[in-house]
Amino acid sequence: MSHTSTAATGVRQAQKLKTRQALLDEALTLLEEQSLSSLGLREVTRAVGVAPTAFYRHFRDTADLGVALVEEALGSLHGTIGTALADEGDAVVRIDRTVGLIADLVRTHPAHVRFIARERHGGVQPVREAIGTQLRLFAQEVAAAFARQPESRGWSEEDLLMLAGLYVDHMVMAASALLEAEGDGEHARDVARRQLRLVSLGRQHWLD
Amino acid sequence: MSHTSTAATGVRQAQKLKTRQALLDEALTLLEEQSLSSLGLREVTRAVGVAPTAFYRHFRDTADLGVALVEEALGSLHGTIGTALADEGDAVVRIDRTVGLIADLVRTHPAHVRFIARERHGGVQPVREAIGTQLRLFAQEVAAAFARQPESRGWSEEDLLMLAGLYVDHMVMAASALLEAEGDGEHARDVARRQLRLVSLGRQHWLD
DNA sequence: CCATTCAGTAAACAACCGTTCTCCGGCGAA
DNA sequence: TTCGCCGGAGAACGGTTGTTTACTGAATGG
Repeated sequence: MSHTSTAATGVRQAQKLKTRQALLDEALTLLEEQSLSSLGLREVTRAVGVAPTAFYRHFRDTADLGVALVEEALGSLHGTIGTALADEGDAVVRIDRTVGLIADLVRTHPAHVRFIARERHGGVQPVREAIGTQLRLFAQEVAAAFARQPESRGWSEEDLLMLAGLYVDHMVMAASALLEAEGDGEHARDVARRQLRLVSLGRQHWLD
Repeated sequence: MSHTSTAATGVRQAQKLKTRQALLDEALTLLEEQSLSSLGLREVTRAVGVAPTAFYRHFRDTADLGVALVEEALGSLHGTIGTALADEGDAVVRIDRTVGLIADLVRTHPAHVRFIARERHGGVQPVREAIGTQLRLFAQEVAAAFARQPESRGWSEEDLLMLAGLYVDHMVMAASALLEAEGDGEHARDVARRQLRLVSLGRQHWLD
């Protein structure tokens, strides 16, 4: 009874992953009120309730932890965007769906969103690069989704990437604006929708 | 010979302003490789070559210094944008002029640009708010400049602000992209131009 | 000329930091 | 059952941090 599918239970490894996750969680909480470059190793372990030296069993330093946080925040998001932009619905419906997706993300994972917006231009180089790589990958996915739409007939690949970059940038901007907005952020959502609609209009008349 | 115009020489106050400026300059240099929330008071005074306690003669803490840096970076920029967007030239010329203005700003004041992009969503609340206020003010100026253009006939004030926000956001984005770009950043400038051109196209067809 | 203001100095404070080294004790495999 | 592995604990290190208190000496204004 110890060969469920791929690997054994691993009581040892399970506990290790549990502490690692606790470190990531507490770090993310602490990062709501400061930047990564000022986050202390001891600060995190104290919040978890573990010895400072235990930190080294999981991460080299706080920058390394930051890179892991980037993957946690953006890694599990890759299919989602294509789904919102793909097939069914006209332009307006797709935009509403996209903004709704962003609003959901902000509501369910506010700390992750704040972390990405904050560290995208932050003071820790490896984390900046990790976020840049992930967002560039997102832009490529968005461009691929655009390429499958009939509105993109005649578009060069360069222009598609340019448009996708515009989209990704403003999705991050809209998410950050929704974070700062008090209340339900209805006005912020409305502004984001109109901005995307304006971009969509520009897209329709690009080939003139 | 001591009544030139408004105030006396002020050897005393002149020296004070000189050290204050040195503190701001060295802080800005140190902030190229870290965020404000990790910038230490002693770190700055050491770089200037002054006692740590002298810091308190000019700023309450590093956050206060950060707010002063915001004003230094964005305060002396208010007329410039309206000039680039105003009167003469068609849409394409205005866009080229705007991107050129951003490129000049990045070339002449790279540290200021980096600071604004980094701390806009950074971990220090008063600085975040100061940047937010300044950028909102910029958006209002841009909206006012747009309102003076014939293309804006029939636009609501809300929509003008929405468009101006889109512009300001992407000017910051373009500036940051130019910073990260190696070489002369010709590709980054080209992308910024095409993105603004697409937004401009959407603007022309907004009232349909 | 003399009293006052005040930018900058010097020393000391407790608190905190990242990192190293040594040790413990339970899990995992033979 | 035995033995090696390894996640975590504990203590100690040299160094840095923000802040306070008391002091100096030159520019200032009557």
